[in-house]
Amino acid sequence: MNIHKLNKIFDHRVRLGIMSALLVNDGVNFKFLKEVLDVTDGNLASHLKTLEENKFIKVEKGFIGRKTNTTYKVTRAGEKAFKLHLTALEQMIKNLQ
Amino acid sequence: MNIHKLNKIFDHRVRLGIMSALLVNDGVNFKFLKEVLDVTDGNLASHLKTLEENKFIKVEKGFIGRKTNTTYKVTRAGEKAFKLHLTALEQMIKNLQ
DNA sequence: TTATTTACTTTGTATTTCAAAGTACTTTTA
DNA sequence: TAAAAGTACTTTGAAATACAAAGTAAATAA
Repeated sequence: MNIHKLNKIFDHRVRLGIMSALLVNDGVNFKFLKEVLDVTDGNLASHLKTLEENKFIKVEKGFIGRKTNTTYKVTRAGEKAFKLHLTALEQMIKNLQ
Repeated sequence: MNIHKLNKIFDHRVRLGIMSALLVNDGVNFKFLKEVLDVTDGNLASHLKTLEENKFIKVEKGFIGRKTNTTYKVTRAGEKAFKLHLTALEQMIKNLQ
């Protein structure tokens, strides 16, 4: 069974959502993620941290005018790992039909 | 985003694996699950318990000859919930391609 | 009869998840 | 311009979950 191809980090639906959002949007901010995923600040922050610690996303801190601006982007490794995960999921689903 | 259609219970890959195995096999035992999922006894037991508490699987205890035999089966509710989950996953994946 | 194996269950710790409160600004209002 | 409110996170600690090791009870083998 290809459960072993699934990545533990992407088990959680919030992290799945973050990765999806980053793959299609290429540079996303905290507020956007918070709204789209409908999670609390602390919860979102901790999932982002997990993804960052695993080098699946990178955090870019800068300014827009004089306001701090943080954007989250997917890394190469993150994209690769996530796509492998999705492929494994797809296979699992396919085998059920 | 359809993360909200994902079921928290099916987040974990071991439970995803259990449900998949039950959907295609219709009546499965502890040993089989343990081997196919490659988990420890205690770990498997606790995931089975979670699924049972949520009424997604049912446990049938009986005998084969004089040996106890336990089989795990998916319930109607479990099948329904799992299929909804898979549909949501499929949608997510589709939207990324 | 004793030892071993099988099929789980129990137990306790480690890890993860989560929301509330905190911080360090910036912006608005009086 | 001083105080109040808002924004964008971070920190903290408790609650929930995951996990492996040890335990148990029955069957089978030696």
